[in-house]
Amino acid sequence: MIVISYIEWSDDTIKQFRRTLLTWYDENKRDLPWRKDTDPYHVFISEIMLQQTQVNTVIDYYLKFIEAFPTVFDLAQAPEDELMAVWQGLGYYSRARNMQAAAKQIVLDYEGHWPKTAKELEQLKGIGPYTSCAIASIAFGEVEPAIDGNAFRVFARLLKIEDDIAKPKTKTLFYNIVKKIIDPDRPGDFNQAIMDLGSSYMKAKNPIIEQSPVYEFDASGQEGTYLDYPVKTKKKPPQKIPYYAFVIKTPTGYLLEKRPQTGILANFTMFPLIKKSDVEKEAIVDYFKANYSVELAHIEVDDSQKVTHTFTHQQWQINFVKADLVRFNNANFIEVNEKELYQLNLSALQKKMNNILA
DNA sequence: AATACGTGGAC
DNA sequence: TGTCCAAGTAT
Repeated sequence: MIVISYIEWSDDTIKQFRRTLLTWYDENKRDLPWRKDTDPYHVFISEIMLQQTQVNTVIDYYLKFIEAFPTVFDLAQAPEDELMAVWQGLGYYSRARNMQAAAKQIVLDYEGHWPKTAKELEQLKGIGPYTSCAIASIAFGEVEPAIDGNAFRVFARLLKIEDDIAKPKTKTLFYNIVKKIIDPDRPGDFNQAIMDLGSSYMKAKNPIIEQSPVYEFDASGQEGTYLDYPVKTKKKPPQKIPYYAFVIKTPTGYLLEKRPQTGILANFTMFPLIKKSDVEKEAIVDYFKANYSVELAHIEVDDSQKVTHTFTHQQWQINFVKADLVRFNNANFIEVNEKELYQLNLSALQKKMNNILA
């Protein structure tokens, strides 16, 4: 049996670590728009946006979002197209829908008053173990460690934790370890300090370990093995899938498809996309008529241009097919003119295709 | 437990 | 270009 072990700190070391970390944080914390106060709505919006998304990307979206929806009541009442207008381009679009569902829960179930514990917050849509602890600690001072990618990396390096962070079980181990280390007097600042540390001196690539304010506590740093941490099994590369995107001309513009309510790029209006493996070149007209009640003419497969769009788990390799619309009878398809094609709420992929055709 | 779910930046 | 990363959650 393999025994996986890690460095354990004495109570004294833990106290010194807290003091060192928070002293550094007080003098060097990043000036971010969501750090101007600890309003739970502000913390909530920023934490949802920051899921799997870099700080630099989030800043502009956050400012626009708070301007458009200043309170949880505004968000709860927002029309979906206005919500998506602000979110478009940020990715992971179910976050936006779940966020509004959570806002409705706050308004309807809690009369606008946020619950103050991680346990209650985790019951809200889109709020999981990390986000619930982040909001509870930052907005309400609950002593809960927020275990995100930064916390995994920072504590794996400091304590030489060998467990694979890709495994769900490992999150519990880190939670229990950090629960003993987190500062009970300043839990929100402690969590945010770990994140600032993890995105600067202890970032994943090109860290500056020797200059780190907590170098004296850094076991892997001192022995020069910090790049071995955290231990994480590799994900399999995205599956390559060839697609056709259909640029269907109508007398006044283009024919677009409203995508299904579930799955990738749900609800977005886009050029119809069909896997090449689902249709032979010669059978495209029949395919559209049989599956969509859309009649096409003047099919022209264009192999000269290719758009590649990589998602987390799929890479779409897209060629265009140009065609003219004869008629259609399908509520999931809509005609848009040239102007509307650029004004709709669009995914990054559709914008990429628009730019290539422009 | 394993997979679906976006995007843009860094090297 | 390929690969990995960035404040995860839902199923």
